[in-house]
Amino acid sequence: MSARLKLYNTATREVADFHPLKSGQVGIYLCGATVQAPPHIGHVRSGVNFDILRRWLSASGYDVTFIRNVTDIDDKILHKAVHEEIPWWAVAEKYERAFTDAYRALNVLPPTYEPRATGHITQMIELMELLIANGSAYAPGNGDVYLDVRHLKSYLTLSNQKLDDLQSAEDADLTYKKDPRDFALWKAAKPGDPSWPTPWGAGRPGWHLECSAMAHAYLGETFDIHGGGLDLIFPHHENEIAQSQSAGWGFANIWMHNAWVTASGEKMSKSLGNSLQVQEILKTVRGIELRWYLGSAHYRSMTEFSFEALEEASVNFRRIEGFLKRATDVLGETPEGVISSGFSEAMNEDLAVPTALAVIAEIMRLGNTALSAGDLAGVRVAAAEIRGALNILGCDPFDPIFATSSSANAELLDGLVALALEQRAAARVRKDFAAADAIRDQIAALGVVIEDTAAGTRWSIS
RNA sequence: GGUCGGAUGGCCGAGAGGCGAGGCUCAGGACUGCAAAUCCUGCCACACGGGUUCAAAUCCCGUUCCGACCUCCA
Repeated sequence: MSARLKLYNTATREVADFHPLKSGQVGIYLCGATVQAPPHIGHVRSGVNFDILRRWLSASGYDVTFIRNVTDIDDKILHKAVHEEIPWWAVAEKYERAFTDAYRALNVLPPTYEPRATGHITQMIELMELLIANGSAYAPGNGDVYLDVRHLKSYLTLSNQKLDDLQSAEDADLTYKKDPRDFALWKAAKPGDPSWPTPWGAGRPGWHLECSAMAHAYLGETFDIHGGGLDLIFPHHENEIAQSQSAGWGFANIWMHNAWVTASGEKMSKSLGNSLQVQEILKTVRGIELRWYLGSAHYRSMTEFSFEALEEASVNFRRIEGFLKRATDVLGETPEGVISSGFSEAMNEDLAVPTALAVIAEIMRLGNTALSAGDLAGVRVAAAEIRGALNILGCDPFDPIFATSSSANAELLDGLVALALEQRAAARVRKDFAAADAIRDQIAALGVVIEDTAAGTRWSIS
Protein backbone atom coordinates (compact mmCIF):
# COMPACT_ATOMS: atom_id res chain seq x y z
CA MET A 1 0.00 0.00 0.00
CA SER A 2 2.99 2.24 0.46
CA ALA A 3 3.47 2.80 -3.24
CA ARG A 4 0.52 5.10 -3.59
CA LEU A 5 1.45 7.79 -1.08
CA LYS A 6 1.53 11.27 -2.56
CA LEU A 7 3.06 14.26 -0.88
CA TYR A 8 3.24 17.95 -1.62
CA ASN A 9 6.75 19.21 -2.16
CA THR A 10 7.34 22.89 -1.45
CA ALA A 11 10.34 22.82 -3.79
CA THR A 12 8.29 21.82 -6.84
CA ARG A 13 4.96 23.17 -5.59
CA GLU A 14 3.13 20.05 -6.58
CA VAL A 15 1.79 16.84 -5.15
CA ALA A 16 3.74 13.84 -6.43
CA ASP A 17 4.18 10.14 -5.75
CA PHE A 18 6.53 9.50 -2.90
CA HIS A 19 9.57 7.42 -3.79
CA PRO A 20 12.07 6.87 -1.00
CA LEU A 21 15.78 6.89 -1.78
CA LYS A 22 16.13 3.42 -0.33
CA SER A 23 13.30 0.98 -0.74
CA GLY A 24 11.37 0.54 2.47
CA GLN A 25 13.22 3.25 4.34
CA VAL A 26 12.53 6.93 4.97
CA GLY A 27 14.79 9.55 6.48
CA ILE A 28 13.08 12.66 7.85
CA TYR A 29 14.65 15.74 9.35
CA LEU A 30 12.29 18.07 11.15
CA CYS A 31 13.36 21.47 12.41
CA GLY A 32 12.47 21.31 16.05
CA ALA A 33 12.50 24.00 18.66
CA THR A 34 14.86 26.80 19.37
CA VAL A 35 14.51 26.45 23.09
CA GLN A 36 14.17 30.02 24.23
CA ALA A 37 10.57 30.10 25.48
CA PRO A 38 7.78 27.70 26.42
CA PRO A 39 6.00 26.09 23.46
CA HIS A 40 2.83 27.61 22.09
CA ILE A 41 0.25 25.66 20.16
CA GLY A 42 1.80 26.62 16.85
CA HIS A 43 4.98 24.82 17.79
CA VAL A 44 3.15 21.67 18.74
CA ARG A 45 0.98 21.80 15.66
CA SER A 46 4.15 21.29 13.69
CA GLY A 47 5.07 18.44 15.99
CA VAL A 48 1.64 16.83 15.63
CA ASN A 49 1.50 17.24 11.84
CA PHE A 50 4.83 15.58 11.33
CA ASP A 51 4.08 12.95 13.93
CA ILE A 52 1.06 11.97 11.85
CA LEU A 53 3.28 11.79 8.76
CA ARG A 54 5.71 9.62 10.62
CA ARG A 55 3.02 7.28 11.98
CA TRP A 56 1.48 6.96 8.54
CA LEU A 57 4.82 6.11 6.95
CA SER A 58 5.47 3.51 9.63
CA ALA A 59 2.00 2.03 9.23
CA SER A 60 2.64 1.92 5.49
CA GLY A 61 5.55 -0.38 6.10
CA TYR A 62 8.48 2.03 6.01
CA ASP A 63 11.36 1.92 8.42
CA VAL A 64 11.42 5.58 9.44
CA THR A 65 14.42 7.42 10.83
CA PHE A 66 13.02 10.60 12.30
CA ILE A 67 15.44 13.29 13.39
CA ARG A 68 14.12 16.35 15.19
CA ASN A 69 16.75 18.74 16.40
CA VAL A 70 16.96 21.05 19.37
CA THR A 71 18.69 24.35 18.72
CA ASP A 72 20.07 25.09 22.13
CA ILE A 73 22.26 28.06 21.32
CA ASP A 74 21.11 31.28 19.65
CA ASP A 75 20.83 35.02 20.24
CA LYS A 76 17.54 34.86 22.09
CA ILE A 77 18.73 32.18 24.46
CA LEU A 78 21.74 34.33 25.32
CA HIS A 79 19.56 37.39 25.81
CA LYS A 80 17.21 35.45 28.02
CA ALA A 81 20.10 34.18 30.10
CA VAL A 82 21.19 37.74 30.77
CA HIS A 83 17.62 38.82 31.47
CA GLU A 84 16.83 35.93 33.81
CA GLU A 85 20.28 35.96 35.35
CA ILE A 86 20.86 32.26 34.84
CA PRO A 87 23.38 30.48 32.60
CA TRP A 88 22.44 30.13 28.92
CA TRP A 89 22.54 26.36 29.21
CA ALA A 90 20.02 26.46 32.02
CA VAL A 91 17.69 28.50 29.82
CA ALA A 92 18.04 25.97 27.03
CA GLU A 93 17.49 23.02 29.34
CA LYS A 94 14.45 24.57 30.97
CA TYR A 95 12.65 25.19 27.70
CA GLU A 96 13.77 21.96 26.13
CA ARG A 97 12.01 20.22 29.01
CA ALA A 98 8.93 22.33 28.45
CA PHE A 99 8.86 21.20 24.82
CA THR A 100 9.41 17.59 25.78
CA ASP A 101 6.55 17.79 28.28
CA ALA A 102 4.26 19.34 25.69
CA TYR A 103 5.14 16.72 23.10
CA ARG A 104 4.45 13.96 25.60
CA ALA A 105 1.13 15.48 26.65
CA LEU A 106 0.11 15.44 22.99
CA ASN A 107 1.42 11.96 22.32
CA VAL A 108 4.01 13.14 19.83
CA LEU A 109 6.38 10.19 19.58
CA PRO A 110 9.96 10.85 20.60
CA PRO A 111 12.14 11.13 17.50
CA THR A 112 14.55 8.37 16.59
CA TYR A 113 17.19 10.80 17.71
CA GLU A 114 17.02 14.34 19.02
CA PRO A 115 20.38 16.02 18.39
CA ARG A 116 21.34 19.29 20.02
CA ALA A 117 23.24 21.96 18.17
CA THR A 118 25.89 22.32 20.86
CA GLY A 119 26.67 18.63 20.63
CA HIS A 120 27.68 18.98 16.98
CA ILE A 121 30.26 21.74 16.94
CA THR A 122 32.82 19.33 15.48
CA GLN A 123 30.57 18.54 12.53
CA MET A 124 29.91 22.23 12.00
CA ILE A 125 33.62 23.03 11.92
CA GLU A 126 34.18 20.23 9.44
CA LEU A 127 31.44 21.62 7.24
CA MET A 128 32.88 25.12 7.38
CA GLU A 129 36.31 23.81 6.50
CA LEU A 130 34.84 22.11 3.49
CA LEU A 131 32.96 25.23 2.43
CA ILE A 132 35.98 27.49 2.83
CA ALA A 133 38.19 25.03 0.97
CA ASN A 134 35.90 24.97 -2.05
CA GLY A 135 35.45 28.72 -2.08
CA SER A 136 31.78 28.93 -1.11
CA ALA A 137 32.44 30.41 2.31
CA TYR A 138 35.03 32.77 3.70
CA ALA A 139 36.55 33.79 7.01
CA PRO A 140 37.40 37.46 6.75
CA GLY A 141 39.57 37.43 9.85
CA ASN A 142 37.20 38.94 12.39
CA GLY A 143 36.27 35.54 13.76
CA ASP A 144 33.05 35.29 11.74
CA VAL A 145 32.59 32.85 8.89
CA TYR A 146 30.17 33.77 6.11
CA LEU A 147 28.56 31.91 3.28
CA ASP A 148 29.00 33.57 -0.08
CA VAL A 149 25.42 33.62 -1.37
CA ARG A 150 26.50 34.53 -4.90
CA HIS A 151 28.61 31.42 -5.13
CA LEU A 152 25.66 29.03 -5.37
CA LYS A 153 23.58 29.63 -8.48
CA SER A 154 20.54 27.84 -7.15
CA TYR A 155 20.22 30.00 -4.02
CA LEU A 156 16.57 30.92 -3.19
CA THR A 157 14.96 28.31 -5.41
CA LEU A 158 12.85 26.96 -2.55
CA SER A 159 11.18 30.32 -1.89
CA ASN A 160 11.30 31.26 -5.59
CA GLN A 161 12.90 34.61 -4.95
CA LYS A 162 15.61 36.51 -6.75
CA LEU A 163 18.60 37.56 -4.76
CA ASP A 164 18.40 41.10 -6.05
CA ASP A 165 14.74 41.43 -5.04
CA LEU A 166 15.50 40.81 -1.41
CA GLN A 167 15.34 43.87 0.75
CA SER A 168 18.75 43.83 2.31
CA ALA A 169 19.06 44.37 5.99
CA GLU A 170 19.66 48.00 6.78
CA ASP A 171 22.23 47.24 9.39
CA ALA A 172 24.34 45.06 7.11
CA ASP A 173 27.96 45.71 7.88
CA LEU A 174 30.08 45.47 4.77
CA THR A 175 33.36 45.81 6.59
CA TYR A 176 33.76 42.07 6.46
CA LYS A 177 30.91 40.76 4.29
CA LYS A 178 31.34 40.60 0.55
CA ASP A 179 27.61 41.00 0.09
CA PRO A 180 25.05 42.23 2.60
CA ARG A 181 23.06 39.05 2.10
CA ASP A 182 25.92 36.75 2.98
CA PHE A 183 24.93 35.08 6.22
CA ALA A 184 26.97 34.03 9.21
CA LEU A 185 27.80 30.36 9.50
CA TRP A 186 29.74 31.16 12.61
CA LYS A 187 29.82 34.16 14.91
CA ALA A 188 32.92 35.41 16.68
CA ALA A 189 32.69 35.30 20.45
CA LYS A 190 31.73 38.45 22.27
CA PRO A 191 32.85 38.93 25.85
CA GLY A 192 30.69 36.87 28.15
CA ASP A 193 29.24 34.73 25.39
CA PRO A 194 29.79 31.00 25.31
CA SER A 195 32.29 29.99 22.67
CA TRP A 196 34.04 27.06 21.10
CA PRO A 197 37.50 27.13 19.55
CA THR A 198 37.81 26.97 15.76
CA PRO A 199 40.61 27.55 13.23
CA TRP A 200 39.16 31.05 12.74
CA GLY A 201 38.92 31.96 16.40
CA ALA A 202 36.57 31.27 19.27
CA GLY A 203 32.90 31.68 18.56
CA ARG A 204 29.50 30.09 18.34
CA PRO A 205 27.27 28.73 15.57
CA GLY A 206 25.11 30.95 13.42
CA TRP A 207 21.49 29.97 13.21
CA HIS A 208 21.42 27.73 10.14
CA LEU A 209 24.60 25.73 10.29
CA GLU A 210 23.44 23.25 12.90
CA CYS A 211 20.67 21.77 10.77
CA SER A 212 22.94 21.13 7.80
CA ALA A 213 25.54 19.54 10.04
CA MET A 214 23.08 17.38 11.99
CA ALA A 215 21.00 16.29 9.01
CA HIS A 216 24.23 15.19 7.36
CA ALA A 217 25.45 13.42 10.49
CA TYR A 218 22.33 11.31 10.93
CA LEU A 219 20.73 11.06 7.51
CA GLY A 220 23.64 11.41 5.12
CA GLU A 221 24.30 13.67 2.17
CA THR A 222 20.89 13.13 0.63
CA PHE A 223 17.73 12.16 2.44
CA ASP A 224 14.01 11.94 1.82
CA ILE A 225 12.05 14.58 3.66
CA HIS A 226 12.87 17.82 5.41
CA GLY A 227 10.07 19.46 7.34
CA GLY A 228 9.28 22.54 9.35
CA GLY A 229 6.96 25.50 9.64
CA LEU A 230 6.11 27.65 6.65
CA ASP A 231 8.03 30.54 8.10
CA LEU A 232 11.26 28.60 7.94
CA ILE A 233 11.29 28.49 4.14
CA PHE A 234 13.21 31.71 4.10
CA PRO A 235 15.78 32.25 5.38
CA HIS A 236 16.37 29.09 7.39
CA HIS A 237 15.71 26.39 4.83
CA GLU A 238 17.17 28.37 1.94
CA ASN A 239 20.32 28.79 3.94
CA GLU A 240 20.44 25.15 4.90
CA ILE A 241 20.19 24.29 1.22
CA ALA A 242 22.90 26.81 0.36
CA GLN A 243 25.28 25.38 2.97
CA SER A 244 24.60 21.77 2.18
CA GLN A 245 24.58 22.00 -1.57
CA SER A 246 27.70 24.17 -1.56
CA ALA A 247 29.27 21.27 0.29
CA GLY A 248 28.28 19.04 -2.60
CA TRP A 249 25.47 17.28 -0.76
CA GLY A 250 22.17 16.59 -2.41
CA PHE A 251 20.29 17.35 0.82
CA ALA A 252 16.50 16.96 1.05
CA ASN A 253 14.47 15.41 -1.75
CA ILE A 254 11.12 16.67 -0.51
CA TRP A 255 10.36 19.78 1.51
CA MET A 256 7.22 19.77 3.61
CA HIS A 257 5.93 22.78 5.50
CA ASN A 258 3.09 23.01 7.95
CA ALA A 259 0.91 26.13 8.08
CA TRP A 260 0.37 28.20 11.16
CA VAL A 261 -2.06 28.42 13.92
CA THR A 262 -3.38 31.95 13.80
CA ALA A 263 -5.10 34.07 16.40
CA SER A 264 -7.42 36.84 15.24
CA GLY A 265 -6.29 36.10 11.72
CA GLU A 266 -2.65 36.70 12.50
CA LYS A 267 0.25 34.39 12.98
CA MET A 268 0.99 33.66 16.57
CA SER A 269 4.05 35.31 17.91
CA LYS A 270 5.38 36.49 21.15
CA SER A 271 5.92 39.97 19.83
CA LEU A 272 2.21 40.27 19.05
CA GLY A 273 1.36 38.90 22.45
CA ASN A 274 -1.12 36.51 20.88
CA SER A 275 0.67 33.27 21.51
CA LEU A 276 -1.12 30.61 23.47
CA GLN A 277 1.03 28.38 25.54
CA VAL A 278 0.38 24.67 25.46
CA GLN A 279 0.33 24.42 29.23
CA GLU A 280 -2.41 27.05 29.38
CA ILE A 281 -4.62 25.30 26.83
CA LEU A 282 -4.16 22.01 28.64
CA LYS A 283 -5.97 23.50 31.60
CA THR A 284 -9.13 23.60 29.48
CA VAL A 285 -8.97 20.35 27.48
CA ARG A 286 -7.14 17.05 27.66
CA GLY A 287 -4.00 16.52 25.62
CA ILE A 288 -5.75 14.03 23.39
CA GLU A 289 -8.43 16.61 22.61
CA LEU A 290 -5.91 19.36 21.85
CA ARG A 291 -4.12 16.94 19.56
CA TRP A 292 -7.36 16.04 17.81
CA TYR A 293 -8.03 19.73 17.25
CA LEU A 294 -4.54 20.56 16.01
CA GLY A 295 -4.42 17.55 13.75
CA SER A 296 -7.88 17.90 12.26
CA ALA A 297 -7.18 20.67 9.78
CA HIS A 298 -5.02 19.83 6.78
CA TYR A 299 -1.38 20.46 7.61
CA ARG A 300 -0.97 23.00 4.83
CA SER A 301 -4.02 25.05 5.88
CA MET A 302 -3.86 27.87 8.34
CA THR A 303 -5.99 27.09 11.33
CA GLU A 304 -7.55 29.93 13.23
CA PHE A 305 -7.47 29.18 16.93
CA SER A 306 -10.46 29.81 19.12
CA PHE A 307 -11.64 28.19 22.29
CA GLU A 308 -15.01 27.63 20.61
CA ALA A 309 -13.43 25.65 17.79
CA LEU A 310 -11.31 23.76 20.30
CA GLU A 311 -14.40 22.88 22.32
CA GLU A 312 -16.24 21.82 19.17
CA ALA A 313 -13.39 19.50 18.23
CA SER A 314 -13.39 18.09 21.76
CA VAL A 315 -17.12 17.35 21.59
CA ASN A 316 -16.59 15.59 18.29
CA PHE A 317 -13.74 13.58 19.70
CA ARG A 318 -15.67 12.55 22.80
CA ARG A 319 -18.37 11.08 20.58
CA ILE A 320 -15.80 8.88 18.90
CA GLU A 321 -14.28 7.99 22.22
CA GLY A 322 -17.74 7.17 23.55
CA PHE A 323 -18.38 4.78 20.71
CA LEU A 324 -15.10 2.98 21.31
CA LYS A 325 -15.88 2.63 24.99
CA ARG A 326 -19.39 1.30 24.38
CA ALA A 327 -18.00 -1.09 21.79
CA THR A 328 -15.38 -2.26 24.27
CA ASP A 329 -18.07 -2.88 26.90
CA VAL A 330 -20.17 -4.90 24.52
CA LEU A 331 -17.30 -6.88 23.02
CA GLY A 332 -15.54 -7.43 26.31
CA GLU A 333 -12.28 -6.20 24.80
CA THR A 334 -10.93 -3.44 22.61
CA PRO A 335 -10.25 -4.74 19.12
CA GLU A 336 -6.79 -4.12 17.70
CA GLY A 337 -6.74 -1.32 15.17
CA VAL A 338 -6.94 -2.00 11.47
CA ILE A 339 -6.57 0.48 8.62
CA SER A 340 -9.70 0.83 6.49
CA SER A 341 -9.36 1.36 2.77
CA GLY A 342 -11.15 4.70 2.94
CA PHE A 343 -8.83 5.99 5.61
CA SER A 344 -5.81 4.75 3.73
CA GLU A 345 -6.94 6.42 0.53
CA ALA A 346 -7.38 9.73 2.27
CA MET A 347 -4.04 9.62 4.06
CA ASN A 348 -2.21 8.70 0.88
CA GLU A 349 -3.49 11.88 -0.71
CA ASP A 350 -0.96 14.21 0.90
CA LEU A 351 -2.24 13.32 4.37
CA ALA A 352 -5.82 14.44 3.77
CA VAL A 353 -6.82 14.21 7.41
CA PRO A 354 -10.11 16.13 6.98
CA THR A 355 -11.22 13.56 4.41
CA ALA A 356 -10.05 10.82 6.75
CA LEU A 357 -12.22 12.31 9.49
CA ALA A 358 -15.25 12.06 7.23
CA VAL A 359 -14.38 8.39 6.76
CA ILE A 360 -14.21 7.94 10.52
CA ALA A 361 -17.59 9.64 10.95
CA GLU A 362 -19.17 7.23 8.48
CA ILE A 363 -17.62 4.18 10.12
CA MET A 364 -18.86 5.40 13.46
CA ARG A 365 -22.39 5.82 12.19
CA LEU A 366 -22.34 2.21 11.00
CA GLY A 367 -20.80 1.14 14.27
CA ASN A 368 -23.45 2.85 16.36
CA THR A 369 -26.16 1.31 14.23
CA ALA A 370 -24.56 -2.11 14.71
CA LEU A 371 -24.42 -1.43 18.42
CA SER A 372 -28.17 -0.77 18.65
CA ALA A 373 -28.88 -3.80 16.49
CA GLY A 374 -26.71 -6.03 18.65
CA ASP A 375 -24.60 -6.84 15.60
CA LEU A 376 -21.36 -7.70 17.38
CA ALA A 377 -19.44 -8.49 14.21
CA GLY A 378 -20.35 -5.08 12.83
CA VAL A 379 -19.37 -3.40 16.08
CA ARG A 380 -16.04 -5.20 16.04
CA VAL A 381 -15.22 -4.12 12.50
CA ALA A 382 -16.15 -0.50 13.12
CA ALA A 383 -14.27 -0.31 16.41
CA ALA A 384 -11.17 -1.85 14.88
CA GLU A 385 -11.20 0.54 11.94
CA ILE A 386 -11.73 3.55 14.13
CA ARG A 387 -9.02 2.49 16.47
CA GLY A 388 -6.68 1.96 13.54
CA ALA A 389 -7.40 5.48 12.32
CA LEU A 390 -7.01 7.01 15.76
CA ASN A 391 -3.67 5.29 16.15
CA ILE A 392 -2.33 7.04 13.08
CA LEU A 393 -3.71 10.34 14.28
CA GLY A 394 -2.14 9.71 17.66
CA CYS A 395 -5.51 9.91 19.38
CA ASP A 396 -6.21 6.36 20.52
CA PRO A 397 -7.93 6.80 23.89
CA PHE A 398 -6.67 3.35 24.90
CA ASP A 399 -3.07 4.39 24.35
CA PRO A 400 -1.47 4.04 27.79
CA ILE A 401 0.06 7.49 27.41
CA PHE A 402 -3.43 8.94 27.82
CA ALA A 403 -4.34 6.77 30.81
CA THR A 404 -5.74 9.16 33.35
CA SER A 405 -6.04 7.95 36.89
CA SER A 406 -3.89 5.49 38.67
CA SER A 407 -6.16 2.67 39.65
CA ALA A 408 -5.47 3.01 43.36
CA ASN A 409 -8.92 4.42 44.00
CA ALA A 410 -10.60 2.92 40.98
CA GLU A 411 -12.00 -0.05 42.85
CA LEU A 412 -13.38 2.16 45.57
CA LEU A 413 -14.98 4.42 42.98
CA ASP A 414 -16.45 1.46 41.12
CA GLY A 415 -17.97 0.18 44.32
CA LEU A 416 -19.47 3.48 45.37
CA VAL A 417 -20.97 4.21 41.98
CA ALA A 418 -22.33 0.66 41.78
CA LEU A 419 -23.97 1.20 45.16
CA ALA A 420 -25.64 4.39 43.95
CA LEU A 421 -26.77 2.71 40.75
CA GLU A 422 -28.28 -0.19 42.68
CA GLN A 423 -30.28 2.26 44.76
CA ARG A 424 -31.46 4.02 41.64
CA ALA A 425 -32.35 0.74 39.92
CA ALA A 426 -34.40 -0.27 42.93
CA ALA A 427 -36.22 3.06 42.89
CA ARG A 428 -36.94 2.67 39.19
CA VAL A 429 -38.36 -0.81 39.73
CA ARG A 430 -40.84 0.54 42.24
CA LYS A 431 -41.52 3.46 39.79
CA ASP A 432 -40.24 5.99 42.31
CA PHE A 433 -38.80 8.19 39.58
CA ALA A 434 -38.33 11.17 41.85
CA ALA A 435 -35.92 9.18 43.99
CA ALA A 436 -34.20 7.69 40.93
CA ASP A 437 -33.69 11.10 39.38
CA ALA A 438 -32.43 12.53 42.64
CA ILE A 439 -29.71 9.91 42.74
CA ARG A 440 -28.81 10.63 39.14
CA ASP A 441 -28.64 14.37 39.84
CA GLN A 442 -26.52 13.90 42.93
CA ILE A 443 -23.86 11.80 41.28
CA ALA A 444 -23.98 14.02 38.19
CA ALA A 445 -23.10 16.92 40.44
CA LEU A 446 -20.01 14.94 41.41
CA GLY A 447 -19.13 14.43 37.77
CA VAL A 448 -20.49 10.95 37.19
CA VAL A 449 -22.73 10.78 34.14
CA ILE A 450 -25.02 7.82 33.62
CA GLU A 451 -26.77 6.40 30.59
CA ASP A 452 -29.50 3.78 30.61
CA THR A 453 -29.02 1.31 27.79
CA ALA A 454 -30.66 -1.91 26.77
CA ALA A 455 -27.73 -3.74 28.33
CA GLY A 456 -27.99 -1.88 31.62
CA THR A 457 -26.82 1.39 33.06
CA ARG A 458 -23.38 2.70 32.04
CA TRP A 459 -21.52 5.39 33.84
CA SER A 460 -18.55 7.56 33.04
CA ILE A 461 -16.70 10.46 34.53
CA SER A 462 -17.40 13.70 32.72
C1' G B 1 8.93 46.73 -4.48
C1' G B 2 9.67 41.05 -4.72
C1' U B 3 7.69 36.17 -3.23
C1' C B 4 3.66 33.18 -1.28
C1' G B 5 -1.16 32.01 0.74
C1' G B 6 -6.31 32.92 1.85
C1' A B 7 -12.01 34.56 1.61
C1' U B 8 -16.93 28.22 1.44
C1' G B 9 -23.63 27.64 5.23
C1' G B 10 -24.97 30.06 12.38
C1' C B 11 -19.72 28.02 13.51
C1' C B 12 -15.39 24.74 12.24
C1' G B 13 -13.58 22.64 7.88
C1' A B 14 -12.71 19.55 2.97
C1' G B 15 -13.13 19.72 -2.26
C1' A B 16 -10.79 21.94 -7.31
C1' G B 17 -15.53 21.59 -13.96
C1' G B 18 -21.34 17.74 -13.33
C1' C B 19 -23.31 13.06 -8.98
C1' G B 20 -24.82 18.41 -2.32
C1' A B 21 -17.54 15.88 2.13
C1' G B 22 -17.72 15.66 7.21
C1' G B 23 -18.16 17.66 12.07
C1' C B 24 -20.39 21.19 15.69
C1' U B 25 -24.79 23.99 16.68
C1' C B 26 -30.05 24.38 15.90
C1' A B 27 -35.19 22.36 14.67
C1' G B 28 -38.35 18.04 14.10
C1' G B 29 -38.93 12.66 14.57
C1' A B 30 -37.78 7.45 16.45
C1' C B 31 -36.25 5.11 21.04
C1' U B 32 -36.90 6.31 26.49
C1' G B 33 -40.72 6.66 32.91
C1' C B 34 -37.68 11.12 32.13
C1' A B 35 -32.78 12.08 30.80
C1' A B 36 -28.44 10.64 28.22
C1' A B 37 -26.57 8.08 24.18
C1' U B 38 -27.82 6.60 19.30
C1' C B 39 -30.29 6.63 14.62
C1' C B 40 -33.47 9.28 10.92
C1' U B 41 -35.09 14.00 8.67
C1' G B 42 -34.37 19.19 7.89
C1' C B 43 -31.09 23.84 7.58
C1' C B 44 -28.97 23.56 -0.52
C1' A B 45 -22.96 27.60 1.15
C1' C B 46 -18.69 28.90 -1.88
C1' A B 47 -15.85 37.55 -1.35
C1' C B 48 -17.52 40.79 -5.72
C1' G B 49 -18.05 41.85 -11.24
C1' G B 50 -17.52 39.91 -15.96
C1' G B 51 -16.31 35.72 -19.24
C1' U B 52 -15.50 30.38 -21.13
C1' U B 53 -18.69 25.90 -21.03
C1' C B 54 -24.30 21.87 -22.21
C1' A B 55 -22.52 22.43 -17.00
C1' A B 56 -18.27 26.82 -12.71
C1' A B 57 -17.20 26.95 -5.54
C1' U B 58 -13.68 24.75 -9.05
C1' C B 59 -11.17 27.39 -15.40
C1' C B 60 -10.07 32.65 -17.51
C1' C B 61 -10.02 38.20 -16.87
C1' G B 62 -10.71 42.11 -13.52
C1' U B 63 -11.83 43.99 -8.48
C1' U B 64 -12.13 44.18 -3.10
C1' C B 65 -10.60 42.51 1.52
C1' C B 66 -7.31 39.58 4.90
C1' G B 67 -2.69 37.32 6.09
C1' A B 68 2.60 35.59 5.69
C1' C B 69 7.96 35.98 4.31
C1' C B 70 11.99 39.40 2.50
C1' U B 71 17.92 37.46 7.52
C1' C B 72 14.15 36.42 15.32
C1' C B 73 10.12 32.73 13.89
C1' A B 74 6.75 26.22 14.05
